[in-house]
Amino acid sequence: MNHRTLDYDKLLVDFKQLLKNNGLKFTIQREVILEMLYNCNEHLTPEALHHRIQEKHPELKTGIATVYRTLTLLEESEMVTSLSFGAQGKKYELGAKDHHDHIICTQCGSITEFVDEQIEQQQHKITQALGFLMKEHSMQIYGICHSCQKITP
Amino acid sequence: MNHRTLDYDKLLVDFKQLLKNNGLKFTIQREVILEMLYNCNEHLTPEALHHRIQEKHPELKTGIATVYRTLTLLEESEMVTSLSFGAQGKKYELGAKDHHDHIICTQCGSITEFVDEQIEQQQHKITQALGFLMKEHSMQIYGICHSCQKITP
DNA sequence: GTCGCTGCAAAGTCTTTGCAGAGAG
DNA sequence: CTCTCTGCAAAGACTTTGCAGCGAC
Repeated sequence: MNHRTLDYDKLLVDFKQLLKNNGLKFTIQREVILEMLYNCNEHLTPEALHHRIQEKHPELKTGIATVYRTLTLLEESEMVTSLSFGAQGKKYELGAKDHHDHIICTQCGSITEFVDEQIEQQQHKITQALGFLMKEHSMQIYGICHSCQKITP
Repeated sequence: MNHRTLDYDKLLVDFKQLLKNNGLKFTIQREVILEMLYNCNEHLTPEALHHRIQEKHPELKTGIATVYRTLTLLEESEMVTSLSFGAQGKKYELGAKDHHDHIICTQCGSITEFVDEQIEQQQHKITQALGFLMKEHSMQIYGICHSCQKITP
Protein backbone atom coordinates (compact mmCIF):
# COMPACT_ATOMS: atom_id res chain seq x y z
CA MET A 1 0.00 0.00 0.00
CA ASN A 2 2.97 2.31 0.14
CA HIS A 3 4.20 4.85 -2.32
CA ARG A 4 1.06 4.86 -4.33
CA THR A 5 1.49 8.49 -5.14
CA LEU A 6 5.24 8.67 -5.04
CA ASP A 7 8.11 7.51 -7.12
CA TYR A 8 11.70 7.61 -6.07
CA ASP A 9 12.90 9.93 -8.81
CA LYS A 10 10.43 12.57 -7.81
CA LEU A 11 11.43 12.19 -4.19
CA LEU A 12 15.07 12.58 -5.10
CA VAL A 13 14.41 15.71 -7.12
CA ASP A 14 12.50 17.21 -4.20
CA PHE A 15 15.30 16.34 -1.86
CA LYS A 16 17.94 17.92 -4.09
CA GLN A 17 15.80 21.01 -4.42
CA LEU A 18 15.41 21.21 -0.68
CA LEU A 19 19.14 20.99 -0.21
CA LYS A 20 19.85 23.60 -2.87
CA ASN A 21 17.31 25.99 -1.39
CA ASN A 22 19.13 25.86 1.90
CA GLY A 23 22.68 25.96 0.62
CA LEU A 24 23.25 22.37 1.65
CA LYS A 25 25.08 19.68 -0.23
CA PHE A 26 23.91 16.49 -1.82
CA THR A 27 26.10 13.69 -0.51
CA ILE A 28 26.16 9.96 -1.01
CA GLN A 29 25.29 9.39 2.62
CA ARG A 30 22.20 11.54 2.37
CA GLU A 31 21.10 9.80 -0.78
CA VAL A 32 21.61 6.37 0.74
CA ILE A 33 19.56 7.30 3.79
CA LEU A 34 16.70 8.58 1.67
CA GLU A 35 16.86 5.52 -0.55
CA MET A 36 16.82 3.18 2.41
CA LEU A 37 13.80 4.94 3.90
CA TYR A 38 12.10 4.60 0.54
CA ASN A 39 12.90 0.95 0.07
CA CYS A 40 12.23 -0.24 3.58
CA ASN A 41 8.53 -0.59 3.79
CA GLU A 42 8.75 -0.18 7.49
CA HIS A 43 9.09 2.30 10.26
CA LEU A 44 12.72 2.38 11.25
CA THR A 45 14.59 3.46 14.34
CA PRO A 46 17.76 5.48 13.70
CA GLU A 47 19.76 2.52 14.86
CA ALA A 48 17.97 0.03 12.59
CA LEU A 49 18.39 2.37 9.67
CA HIS A 50 22.08 2.73 10.39
CA HIS A 51 22.47 -1.01 10.63
CA ARG A 52 20.82 -1.62 7.29
CA ILE A 53 22.88 1.03 5.61
CA GLN A 54 26.07 -0.52 6.91
CA GLU A 55 24.94 -3.89 5.58
CA LYS A 56 24.06 -2.63 2.15
CA HIS A 57 26.81 -0.06 1.72
CA PRO A 58 29.66 -1.12 3.98
CA GLU A 59 32.15 0.82 1.90
CA LEU A 60 30.64 4.11 3.06
CA LYS A 61 31.21 3.47 6.76
CA THR A 62 28.28 5.76 7.43
CA GLY A 63 28.30 6.94 11.04
CA ILE A 64 25.30 6.88 13.30
CA ALA A 65 25.73 10.61 13.83
CA THR A 66 25.13 11.21 10.14
CA VAL A 67 21.97 9.14 10.28
CA TYR A 68 20.70 11.23 13.18
CA ARG A 69 21.70 14.47 11.48
CA THR A 70 20.01 13.49 8.24
CA LEU A 71 16.83 12.30 9.93
CA THR A 72 16.61 15.57 11.82
CA LEU A 73 17.07 17.46 8.57
CA LEU A 74 14.46 15.38 6.80
CA GLU A 75 12.02 15.72 9.63
CA GLU A 76 12.43 19.49 9.84
CA SER A 77 11.81 19.67 6.13
CA GLU A 78 8.77 17.47 6.56
CA MET A 79 10.04 14.79 4.23
CA VAL A 80 9.88 12.20 6.97
CA THR A 81 7.75 12.00 10.08
CA SER A 82 8.55 10.32 13.33
CA LEU A 83 6.44 8.14 15.53
CA SER A 84 7.28 7.56 19.14
CA PHE A 85 5.59 5.00 21.24
CA GLY A 86 6.27 3.80 24.71
CA ALA A 87 9.77 2.87 25.65
CA GLN A 88 10.43 1.57 22.20
CA GLY A 89 11.86 4.87 21.05
CA LYS A 90 11.37 6.88 17.93
CA LYS A 91 10.73 5.46 14.49
CA TYR A 92 10.85 7.25 11.18
CA GLU A 93 8.99 6.88 7.93
CA LEU A 94 8.83 8.79 4.69
CA GLY A 95 6.26 11.48 5.17
CA ALA A 96 5.48 12.36 1.57
CA LYS A 97 3.23 9.37 1.30
CA ASP A 98 -0.48 9.76 1.73
CA HIS A 99 -1.48 10.75 5.21
CA HIS A 100 -2.36 7.79 7.39
CA ASP A 101 -2.69 6.63 10.96
CA HIS A 102 -1.17 3.60 12.65
CA ILE A 103 -2.27 0.36 14.19
CA ILE A 104 0.50 -1.14 16.27
CA CYS A 105 0.75 -4.70 17.51
CA THR A 106 2.22 -4.67 20.99
CA GLN A 107 3.19 -8.30 20.61
CA CYS A 108 5.22 -8.35 17.41
CA GLY A 109 5.71 -4.62 16.93
CA SER A 110 4.30 -4.59 13.43
CA ILE A 111 2.68 -1.42 12.20
CA THR A 112 -0.32 -1.32 9.90
CA GLU A 113 -1.36 1.91 8.27
CA PHE A 114 -4.86 3.14 7.59
CA VAL A 115 -6.84 6.21 6.68
CA ASP A 116 -10.40 6.89 7.65
CA GLU A 117 -12.13 9.81 6.09
CA GLN A 118 -14.78 10.00 8.76
CA ILE A 119 -12.25 10.31 11.54
CA GLU A 120 -10.36 12.97 9.62
CA GLN A 121 -13.52 15.01 9.20
CA GLN A 122 -14.45 14.60 12.82
CA GLN A 123 -11.06 15.91 13.88
CA HIS A 124 -11.61 19.04 11.84
CA LYS A 125 -14.97 19.60 13.43
CA ILE A 126 -13.58 19.25 16.93
CA THR A 127 -10.67 21.61 16.47
CA GLN A 128 -12.83 24.19 14.75
CA ALA A 129 -15.25 24.16 17.63
CA LEU A 130 -12.36 24.95 19.97
CA GLY A 131 -10.95 27.72 17.80
CA PHE A 132 -7.83 25.63 17.38
CA LEU A 133 -5.74 25.85 14.24
CA MET A 134 -5.01 22.23 13.36
CA LYS A 135 -1.65 21.60 11.78
CA GLU A 136 -1.33 17.86 11.88
CA HIS A 137 -2.30 14.88 13.94
CA SER A 138 -1.26 11.38 14.72
CA MET A 139 -3.27 8.49 15.92
CA GLN A 140 -2.10 5.14 17.15
CA ILE A 141 -4.18 2.14 18.02
CA TYR A 142 -2.49 -0.52 20.11
CA GLY A 143 -3.48 -4.13 20.43
CA ILE A 144 -2.79 -7.61 19.18
CA CYS A 145 -2.71 -8.27 15.47
CA HIS A 146 -4.46 -11.11 13.73
CA SER A 147 -1.35 -13.31 13.46
CA CYS A 148 -0.33 -12.87 17.07
CA GLN A 149 -3.82 -13.74 18.29
CA LYS A 150 -3.42 -17.15 16.68
CA ILE A 151 -0.11 -17.76 18.42
CA THR A 152 -1.23 -16.76 21.92
CA PRO A 153 -5.02 -16.74 22.01
CA MET B 1 -12.93 18.77 33.10
CA ASN B 2 -10.74 16.38 35.03
CA HIS B 3 -11.63 13.87 37.65
CA ARG B 4 -15.30 13.98 36.98
CA THR B 5 -15.65 10.36 37.88
CA LEU B 6 -12.82 10.09 40.32
CA ASP B 7 -12.12 11.25 43.80
CA TYR B 8 -8.82 11.05 45.52
CA ASP B 9 -9.88 8.77 48.32
CA LYS B 10 -11.04 6.15 45.89
CA LEU B 11 -7.82 6.46 43.99
CA LEU B 12 -5.80 6.03 47.14
CA VAL B 13 -7.75 2.93 48.14
CA ASP B 14 -7.15 1.43 44.71
CA PHE B 15 -3.47 2.21 44.98
CA LYS B 16 -3.16 0.62 48.39
CA GLN B 17 -5.00 -2.42 47.17
CA LEU B 18 -2.70 -2.67 44.20
CA LEU B 19 0.32 -2.52 46.44
CA LYS B 20 -1.04 -5.10 48.84
CA ASN B 21 -1.92 -7.46 46.03
CA ASN B 22 1.67 -7.41 44.90
CA GLY B 23 3.33 -7.55 48.28
CA LEU B 24 4.53 -3.98 47.94
CA LYS B 25 4.58 -1.29 50.57
CA PHE B 26 2.70 1.95 50.89
CA THR B 27 5.26 4.69 51.47
CA ILE B 28 5.04 8.43 51.88
CA GLN B 29 6.94 8.95 48.65
CA ARG B 30 4.50 6.85 46.71
CA GLU B 31 1.57 8.67 48.22
CA VAL B 32 3.06 12.07 47.47
CA ILE B 33 3.68 11.12 43.86
CA LEU B 34 0.12 9.92 43.41
CA GLU B 35 -1.25 13.00 45.12
CA MET B 36 0.82 15.30 42.95
CA LEU B 37 -0.36 13.57 39.80
CA TYR B 38 -3.90 13.98 41.03
CA ASN B 39 -3.60 17.62 41.94
CA CYS B 40 -1.62 18.79 38.95
CA ASN B 41 -4.14 19.22 36.25
CA GLU B 42 -1.43 18.73 33.71
CA HIS B 43 0.68 16.19 31.95
CA LEU B 44 3.98 16.04 33.74
CA THR B 45 7.44 14.88 32.80
CA PRO B 46 9.24 12.83 35.44
CA GLU B 47 11.57 15.73 35.97
CA ALA B 48 8.76 18.28 36.39
CA LEU B 49 6.99 15.98 38.79
CA HIS B 50 10.15 15.55 40.82
CA HIS B 51 10.69 19.28 40.91
CA ARG B 52 7.19 19.98 42.18
CA ILE B 53 7.46 17.33 44.84
CA GLN B 54 10.70 18.80 46.10
CA GLU B 55 9.05 22.20 46.26
CA LYS B 56 6.00 21.01 48.14
CA HIS B 57 7.63 18.42 50.36
CA PRO B 58 11.29 19.38 50.68
CA GLU B 59 11.59 17.43 53.92
CA LEU B 60 11.23 14.15 52.03
CA LYS B 61 14.23 14.71 49.76
CA THR B 62 12.51 12.46 47.24
CA GLY B 63 15.00 11.24 44.67
CA ILE B 64 14.38 11.32 40.95
CA ALA B 65 14.98 7.57 40.88
CA THR B 66 11.98 7.03 43.12
CA VAL B 67 9.85 9.15 40.83
CA TYR B 68 10.90 7.02 37.85
CA ARG B 69 10.37 3.80 39.78
CA THR B 70 6.93 4.86 40.95
CA LEU B 71 5.84 6.07 37.53
CA THR B 72 6.92 2.78 36.02
CA LEU B 73 4.97 0.93 38.68
CA LEU B 74 1.89 3.07 38.15
CA GLU B 75 2.10 2.73 34.41
CA GLU B 76 2.47 -1.03 34.54
CA SER B 77 -0.56 -1.16 36.78
CA GLU B 78 -2.40 1.08 34.37
CA MET B 79 -3.06 3.76 36.93
CA VAL B 80 -1.23 6.32 34.87
CA THR B 81 -0.62 6.53 31.16
CA SER B 82 2.25 8.15 29.35
CA LEU B 83 2.23 10.33 26.32
CA SER B 84 5.32 10.86 24.25
CA PHE B 85 5.50 13.41 21.54
CA GLY B 86 8.39 14.66 19.52
CA ALA B 87 11.63 15.51 21.19
CA GLN B 88 9.80 16.80 24.21
CA GLY B 89 10.03 13.46 25.98
CA LYS B 90 7.51 11.49 27.92
CA LYS B 91 4.71 12.95 30.00
CA TYR B 92 2.48 11.19 32.48
CA GLU B 93 -1.10 11.65 33.55
CA LEU B 94 -3.49 9.79 35.78
CA GLY B 95 -5.08 7.15 33.64
CA ALA B 96 -8.13 6.33 35.70
CA LYS B 97 -9.89 9.38 34.42
CA ASP B 98 -12.29 9.06 31.56
CA HIS B 99 -10.63 8.07 28.37
CA HIS B 100 -9.75 11.04 26.20
CA ASP B 101 -7.55 12.21 23.38
CA HIS B 102 -5.25 15.19 23.21
CA ILE B 103 -5.01 18.46 21.38
CA ILE B 104 -1.55 19.92 21.75
CA CYS B 105 -0.53 23.50 21.05
CA THR B 106 2.92 23.49 19.50
CA GLN B 107 3.38 27.11 20.48
CA CYS B 108 2.70 27.12 24.21
CA GLY B 109 2.74 23.36 24.86
CA SER B 110 -0.67 23.33 26.46
CA ILE B 111 -2.69 20.15 26.23
CA THR B 112 -6.46 20.08 25.86
CA GLU B 113 -8.34 16.87 26.32
CA PHE B 114 -11.39 15.70 24.45
CA VAL B 115 -13.50 12.66 23.76
CA ASP B 116 -15.46 12.03 20.63
CA GLU B 117 -17.82 9.14 20.60
CA GLN B 118 -17.97 8.97 16.85
CA ILE B 119 -14.20 8.61 16.52
CA GLU B 120 -14.15 5.94 19.20
CA GLN B 121 -16.77 3.94 17.37
CA GLN B 122 -14.99 4.34 14.08
CA GLN B 123 -11.80 2.99 15.61
CA HIS B 124 -13.59 -0.12 16.73
CA LYS B 125 -14.99 -0.66 13.27
CA ILE B 126 -11.59 -0.33 11.66
CA THR B 127 -9.79 -2.71 13.97
CA GLN B 128 -12.56 -5.26 13.79
CA ALA B 129 -12.39 -5.24 10.02
CA LEU B 130 -8.68 -6.08 10.27
CA GLY B 131 -9.16 -8.83 12.83
CA PHE B 132 -7.14 -6.76 15.25
CA LEU B 133 -7.75 -6.95 18.98
CA MET B 134 -7.77 -3.33 20.11
CA LYS B 135 -6.36 -2.70 23.56
CA GLU B 136 -6.01 1.04 23.66
CA HIS B 137 -5.28 3.99 21.48
CA SER B 138 -3.95 7.47 21.60
CA MET B 139 -4.61 10.38 19.37
CA GLN B 140 -2.89 13.69 19.28
CA ILE B 141 -3.83 16.72 17.25
CA TYR B 142 -1.15 19.36 16.89
CA GLY B 143 -1.66 22.98 16.04
CA ILE B 144 -2.00 26.46 17.46
CA CYS B 145 -4.46 27.08 20.25
CA HIS B 146 -6.91 29.95 20.37
CA SER B 147 -4.82 32.11 22.72
CA CYS B 148 -1.61 31.70 20.74
CA GLN B 149 -3.34 32.60 17.51
CA LYS B 150 -4.14 36.00 18.99
CA ILE B 151 -0.53 36.62 19.98
CA THR B 152 0.99 35.68 16.64
CA PRO B 153 -1.79 35.71 14.07
C1' DG C 1 12.41 -8.53 62.97
C1' DT C 2 11.82 -9.09 57.95
C1' DC C 3 11.93 -7.67 53.51
C1' DG C 4 10.85 -4.07 50.42
C1' DC C 5 11.91 0.90 49.65
C1' DT C 6 14.72 4.96 49.33
C1' DG C 7 18.51 8.21 48.21
C1' DC C 8 22.74 8.46 46.30
C1' DA C 9 25.92 7.80 42.89
C1' DA C 10 27.44 5.12 39.26
C1' DA C 11 26.29 2.93 35.00
C1' DG C 12 23.47 2.52 30.88
C1' DT C 13 20.95 4.18 26.75
C1' DC C 14 20.13 7.08 23.21
C1' DT C 15 21.27 11.42 20.90
C1' DT C 16 24.03 15.51 20.01
C1' DT C 17 28.30 18.07 19.44
C1' DG C 18 33.31 19.47 18.47
C1' DC C 19 36.84 18.80 15.48
C1' DA C 20 39.98 17.95 11.70
C1' DG C 21 40.17 16.00 7.37
C1' DA C 22 37.27 14.78 3.05
C1' DG C 23 34.38 16.14 -0.56
C1' DA C 24 30.56 18.73 -3.17
C1' DG C 25 29.72 22.77 -5.87
C1' DC D 1 38.96 27.06 -3.60
C1' DT D 2 35.32 27.56 -0.27
C1' DC D 3 32.38 26.00 2.92
C1' DT D 4 29.55 22.10 4.20
C1' DC D 5 29.73 17.14 5.52
C1' DT D 6 31.45 13.24 7.61
C1' DG D 7 33.36 9.88 10.99
C1' DC D 8 35.09 9.54 15.26
C1' DA D 9 35.06 10.12 19.93
C1' DA D 10 33.70 12.74 23.64
C1' DA D 11 29.95 15.00 25.88
C1' DG D 12 24.98 15.46 27.07
C1' DA D 13 20.38 14.24 28.33
C1' DC D 14 17.49 11.05 30.23
C1' DT D 15 16.65 6.67 32.67
C1' DT D 16 17.92 2.58 35.22
C1' DT D 17 20.56 -0.05 38.59
C1' DG D 18 23.48 -1.49 42.77
C1' DC D 19 23.95 -0.86 47.39
C1' DA D 20 23.68 0.08 52.30
C1' DG D 21 20.78 1.99 55.56
C1' DC D 22 15.72 3.12 56.57
C1' DG D 23 11.02 2.20 57.31
C1' DA D 24 6.36 -0.23 56.56
C1' DC D 25 3.97 -4.11 58.21
